[in-house]
Amino acid sequence: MIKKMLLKDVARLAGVSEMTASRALRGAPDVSNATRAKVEEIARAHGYVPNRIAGSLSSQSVNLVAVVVPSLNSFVFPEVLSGISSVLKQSPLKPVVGISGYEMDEEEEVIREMLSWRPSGLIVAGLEHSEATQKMLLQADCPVVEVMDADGTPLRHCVGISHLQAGRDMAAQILARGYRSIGFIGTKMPQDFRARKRFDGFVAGLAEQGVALTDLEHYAGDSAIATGRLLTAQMLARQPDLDCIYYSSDVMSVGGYMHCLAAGLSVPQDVALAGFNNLPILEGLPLQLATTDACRRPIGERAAEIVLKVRDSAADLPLIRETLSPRINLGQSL
Amino acid sequence: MIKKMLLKDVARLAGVSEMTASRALRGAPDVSNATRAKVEEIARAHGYVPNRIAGSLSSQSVNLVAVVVPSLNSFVFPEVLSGISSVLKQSPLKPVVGISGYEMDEEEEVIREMLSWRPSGLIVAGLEHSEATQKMLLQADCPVVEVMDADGTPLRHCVGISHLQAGRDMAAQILARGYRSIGFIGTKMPQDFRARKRFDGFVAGLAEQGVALTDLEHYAGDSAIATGRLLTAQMLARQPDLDCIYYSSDVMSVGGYMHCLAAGLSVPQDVALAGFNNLPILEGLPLQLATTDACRRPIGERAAEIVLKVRDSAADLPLIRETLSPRINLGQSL
DNA sequence: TTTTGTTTTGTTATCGCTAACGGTTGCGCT
DNA sequence: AGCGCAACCGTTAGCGATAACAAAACAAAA
Repeated sequence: MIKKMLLKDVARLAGVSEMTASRALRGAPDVSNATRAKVEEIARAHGYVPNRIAGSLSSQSVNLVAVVVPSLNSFVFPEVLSGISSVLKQSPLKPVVGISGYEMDEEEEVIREMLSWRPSGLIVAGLEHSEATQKMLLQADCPVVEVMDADGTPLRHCVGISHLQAGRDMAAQILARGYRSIGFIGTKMPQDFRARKRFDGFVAGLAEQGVALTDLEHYAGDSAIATGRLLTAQMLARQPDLDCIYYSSDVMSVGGYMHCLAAGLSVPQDVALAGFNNLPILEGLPLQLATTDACRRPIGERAAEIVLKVRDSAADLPLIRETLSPRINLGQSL
Repeated sequence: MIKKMLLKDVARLAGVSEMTASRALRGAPDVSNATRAKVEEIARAHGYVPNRIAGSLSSQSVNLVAVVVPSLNSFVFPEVLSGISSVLKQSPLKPVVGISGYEMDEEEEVIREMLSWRPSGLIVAGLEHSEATQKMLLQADCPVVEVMDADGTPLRHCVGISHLQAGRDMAAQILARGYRSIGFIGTKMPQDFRARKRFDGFVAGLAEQGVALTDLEHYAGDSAIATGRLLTAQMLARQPDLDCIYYSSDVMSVGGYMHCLAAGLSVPQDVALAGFNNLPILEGLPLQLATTDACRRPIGERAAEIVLKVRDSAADLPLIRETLSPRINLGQSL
């Protein structure tokens, strides 16, 4: 293998024109079966890999959908991803993932990079973006779907849930069960807007019934079981009378539960726990922890469907805005 | 915004040639500060997003590194990813992830797709590939690094650990602690070659000391705590005398531990447990479970370093093959 | 002023592939 | 034979940027 095989090499070896070879390899019509077979045979034999850069430049179309999420470590976005993939599989489009790291500047850079490849669609988590990003999303000449969140003003299409409402609903459930000395443990706010909204909704929900948070703890960095366990231990040490803790993530509530197991506290008798997301790690625990299902997979699926639909329709479709309803799973910890 | 802004539009508005505008925007030298400022200003004002497809075709270079992993759900690959990202951040290269789903055919397709974008490097998990894939990897005119595994013959560069040895080492540890009635719970073999190697190494390690597996269970699909719990329950029901279980993944061993917690079994007195990977979910549990650290982050870092190094050096470097040594963490469960 | 050297800017020719359209062939029909 | 229609296949002209080279502008040296 001296030099990279080009389409013209394949064409020459097959004794046809470049154009015919191109058509044959793309499965385009107007090629006889004999010719197609010959071209394919030669391409395969020589390990020809088409240059999609050239192809896309020429055809002005890219079979990629950009997906920008804050992180892959959290267990939550892979599931959105898998919803997206499963829907795109019915089309020639493929998802490409970019990581924003919960940073607006990073997000801006990643989105600029993604858009510079002229994808067929862009799916981005969240409604909060830098000004430059907003401009890019508005000007992008491909379908853009903001996902996960419905509290705010989407720039284009949107599929998500109301985190404000999710927090409020969980507050209602907790109050309804008689808990009154309530703590909250969540991510460092400026970074994760959706966690902040849940927090705000939660506090508002408590306030509506005249209850205030007894204690509050924020942490930086990724959510981790160990962090949840540690912060829970600390909070319970500070506030021995606490009867319930709401966490911004299931990963954290599992950590809290681990503390309880280790400290011999019974849940929910000694302390009630509730998390958010309905992550797979909740399944299999000795006790089913309360959580809110964040509709991750459906959100991914809908977003992908919107991309496909908007792309296929010539006319400008009206903007699609969908708010899914998260379901609370009370489990056995409340 | 009627039509997509092109470089020539920016150039026209700035009163310079396309070439100068191109240079200015890329930060290339040979542009006066005044001109550069003007071009940048206009580009920003109009939200110009360069077309990297055209740029890459012309410059014959793509600032992307393809990373192909079996799954993102497993908690193990995100960490490899993050090792890769952290190293690439010092360069203009960016990682792009493709998912092979533990399927060789899918992997072939994903790699073909990736290579068709002519990336600056390709990092792929595992040493086992379809014939067509092998051919592609050998012919690819960019650095190729196979990662995670060192048992076998790499096609090009390689950074990994010996899973065979890891299994063998864990067997030695388990035997050294006096366990003799040992079970194994692992993924469906044909899919996950590394899990199979650990299994083979484990069985061989036991055999060396005249011990045979007492029981064995395979499951299909993703590893999950719930699955680990269920299979553990079943296995212990079948084999009440079992004194130790080795799992192909920490996710599963955590499930096993959850069963023990729920069933009131004490670990390791009633049954000892050991997993693999040293995943973050192990941290924070009431009991530290035995595991083997799979060096995920270092592997990602080294792979990225190799890509950078090989790319920068004009000459053909000799192939780099590195076998990292996984460290067993005995924890408190053996 | 002329010359030389250094910046800065412009021109031309691709990069590898495909859209659009034009041409050829073969066949059935009148 | 002559015509029309399909089915194939080839030619031409880009896609939007950049490499490589050429030219112009400007400054310093002679």
